[in-house]
Amino acid sequence: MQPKNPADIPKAYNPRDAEDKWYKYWEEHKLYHSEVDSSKTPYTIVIPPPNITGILHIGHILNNTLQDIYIRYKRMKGFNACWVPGIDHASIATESKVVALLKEKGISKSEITREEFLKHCYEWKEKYGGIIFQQLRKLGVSCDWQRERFTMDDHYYKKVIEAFVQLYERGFIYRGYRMVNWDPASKSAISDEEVFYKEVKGKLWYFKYPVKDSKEFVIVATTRPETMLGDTGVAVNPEDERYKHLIGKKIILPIVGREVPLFTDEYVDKEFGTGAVKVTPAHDVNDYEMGSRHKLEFINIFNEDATTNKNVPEEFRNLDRYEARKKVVARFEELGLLYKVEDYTHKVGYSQRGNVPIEPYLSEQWFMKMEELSKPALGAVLDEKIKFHPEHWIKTYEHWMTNIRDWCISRQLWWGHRIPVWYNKNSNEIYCGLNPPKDIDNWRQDEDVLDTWASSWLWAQDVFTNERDQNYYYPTDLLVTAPDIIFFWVARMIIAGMYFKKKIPFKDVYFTSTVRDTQGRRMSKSLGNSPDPLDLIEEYGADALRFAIIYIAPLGQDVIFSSEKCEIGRNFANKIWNAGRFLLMNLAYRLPVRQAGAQSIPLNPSLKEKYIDFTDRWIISRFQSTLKELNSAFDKFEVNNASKIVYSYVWNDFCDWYVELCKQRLYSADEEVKSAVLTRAISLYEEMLKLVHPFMPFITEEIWQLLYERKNGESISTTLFPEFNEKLIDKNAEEEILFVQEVVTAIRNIRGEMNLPPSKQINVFLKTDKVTEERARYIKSLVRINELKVDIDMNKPKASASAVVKGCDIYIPLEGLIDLDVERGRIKKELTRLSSSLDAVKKKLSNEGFVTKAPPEVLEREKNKMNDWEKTIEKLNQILVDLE
RNA sequence: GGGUUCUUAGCUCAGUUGGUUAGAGCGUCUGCUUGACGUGCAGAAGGUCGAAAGUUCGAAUCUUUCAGAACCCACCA
Repeated sequence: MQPKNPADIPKAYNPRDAEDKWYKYWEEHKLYHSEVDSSKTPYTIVIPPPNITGILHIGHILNNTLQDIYIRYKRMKGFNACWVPGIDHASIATESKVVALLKEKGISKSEITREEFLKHCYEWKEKYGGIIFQQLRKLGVSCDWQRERFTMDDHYYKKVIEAFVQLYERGFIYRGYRMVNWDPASKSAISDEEVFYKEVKGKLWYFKYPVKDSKEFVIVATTRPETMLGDTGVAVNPEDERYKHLIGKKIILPIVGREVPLFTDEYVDKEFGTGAVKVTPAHDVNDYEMGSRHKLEFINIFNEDATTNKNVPEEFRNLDRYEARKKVVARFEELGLLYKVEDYTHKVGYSQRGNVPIEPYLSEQWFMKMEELSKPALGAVLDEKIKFHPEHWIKTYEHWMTNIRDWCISRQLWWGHRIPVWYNKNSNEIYCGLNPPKDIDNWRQDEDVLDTWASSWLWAQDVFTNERDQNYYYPTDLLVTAPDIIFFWVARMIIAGMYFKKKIPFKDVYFTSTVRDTQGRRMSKSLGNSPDPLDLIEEYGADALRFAIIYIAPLGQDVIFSSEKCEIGRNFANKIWNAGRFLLMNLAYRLPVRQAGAQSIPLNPSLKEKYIDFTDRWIISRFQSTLKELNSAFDKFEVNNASKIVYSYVWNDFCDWYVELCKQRLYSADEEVKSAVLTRAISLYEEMLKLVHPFMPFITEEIWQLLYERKNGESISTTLFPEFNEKLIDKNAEEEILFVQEVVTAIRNIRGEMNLPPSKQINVFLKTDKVTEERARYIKSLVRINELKVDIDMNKPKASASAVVKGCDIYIPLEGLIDLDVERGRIKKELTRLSSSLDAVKKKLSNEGFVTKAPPEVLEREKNKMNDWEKTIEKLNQILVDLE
């Protein structure tokens, strides 16, 4: 890299110049490619694979920034960092998109063969599957692109099938005719987890069912009138006196004319509705249970698309379920059997993908027995072999795992991993295996594919395609994911890891926050409240976006995001940029001779030790404390806190104080001092950049490359993170600076409140023996004053403003400038504040209980406080008297 | 119905095992063309920590009750 002429460094950081350039550089030099290296400890993350239908949204930004921060941090800590990217075929989501696309072209899925359809799917994948990774590159993610995987890669496909075969052979997978959640849109079963419940304003219809051989009616209430066409019974509670005389009698089902029994079941709630329930065993989960208990007939009245089938009276056939509903209600009305209709709000299960109400539906499906499989997986989390962050998700996980039900893993779709089961055409024989049976002509393969999650549950283990890699990188270290897929994915990956590998799949799981808009609503496409991350990157820069979202995203809580929040990051980037710019502008050897003015200073590391003072020791000490806090925050997965630690060090310590303190010496006459100060400042700045780098990779790389001559292929991202060194913590220097800061702030405060602009020359007198000449020089340069006089024996000059800091009296003579009323007001205000504090501490110290029970150091501290304040109050009172 | 989380400055949030005068960012007000930065600098205002009771020498922090918000799970026809 050619060093840049500092005169050319723009006043504001321009992300567009830096970002694409450095990403290309990193990728070209394969800086983030990892190979097995037994001399290094691996640190592995597998990306939650985005759907091939997915495009980048704000949630991805949070999730991937977090992963990148950890992978960059660990890489710099000397680990063999490996972040495996990849993509999920997303069976049902992709299939429904492809079906829709084909429909636009006038092609119906039912008209084409399975092979043709899959061809369209692969075309889709080629076209759209890579987009999200191009977008993620904009964010600066340091993935190992040589390891990019896809859940339908040959290797991965085989592993998914192997897992099925193994579980089948060991009896964990079975086929059964069961009631499942049926999605009429995709005409497939879905798992319980893919159903979400929406509150719907509906009606409750009350129907009169005639009792056979009687003039009585039994009134039943229902939210789904059309299902009455499949009713095969009416149930009441055995304790219900109202119906006791009718038990055992038959009901004549209106419209249909079927005779169905009236029976009793504990399930029925006497209090709800009329206390009588129509029972449709084939179309309701609870009715299914009752139907089984009482051996009722199961009549399926729907086709796969939830239209009515041949099992209903002819005039009701081939109707959409809502059409059928209207017609049934109308008929009841005609028959005079509609008792009443009430408004009723209830929850209806919807399919996550199709967004249509699901239908409880009886069909032949494949299931996985979960109870036994889930036990080791629950143990791994309860024993903290796998740690959740935040921890409270353990309870949610435990609840699900202990109430786990069998998993419906078959889907009536084509896009995905086809179930490796063949049925003999000539017998009842079933074959399950990795390879098709040899006499394939005699066999017919199961048409179904596996639930997407029954493939991605192997992600953590099978993205590694050979033994050597797997043994080295697995178990992975960290999984960063959204809590809404804790059951879908996290739990099942743990189950798979514990079962197939006998090892946990990852050590830590970080559950990200939900990103919401300023009104607290979830970011969503349909609401249009989700800013496009690419626009944000364009406007503010990737670093700004990364930093901002981390800065506002506390562990375990929702994030309230809006575009303007990126200003935090942009301003921070600019601050870092300008601190670097300032240092570079002082650097001589980069400047052409004609521009090398009085401020140009050569670097000379050998002088650093010779010229070191308390300000240097202070910033070095602060850097070390920052480093310690930062490491600890990372260890605890408090990334948001980590960002604040870095932010405050850079802005408050380094820029606001250290750079300002350095100016005094940088503008001095001594060339050696200047050289020493700049050399140190630049080296501290470089170390600081490393702390920032995991959060803001682009800007830190850009400036790092400008600081010194760098070789081609060198990068800040592959340098070592600073090591914490306890010995460099310097409490004395910190106390000295604190004193200087307080004096400076007190003087500035007086200036502000007395309305004295910096252009107005003032003098400051300090009555103290605590201010050495060295300190005085710094104080003077920081408050821009004319003369600073220090003397323990001085008298307060007349007509001056005053303050007291740690026993040091500060006087600012303001003959002719001072408004004595304002000054008295200031002092009185300070006195009031201090007196109330003093009263509180005195009260504490006169409390017998406190004095005897409080720990000695607390007692000591309170006593010191009291003494300090008493002295200060005394001095301020004297000052007040002098002002009269 | 069961569970989880939250309630601290106008807004968004920190606040470790109870112990300095409860902090930060944004916003607000005042001043500033200070040889890095106005995407900046300096200063200031602003909070009875959701309510009540309790434990304690001491509570934003622990306990209980109550009020409110969000989310997850189950689910009544």
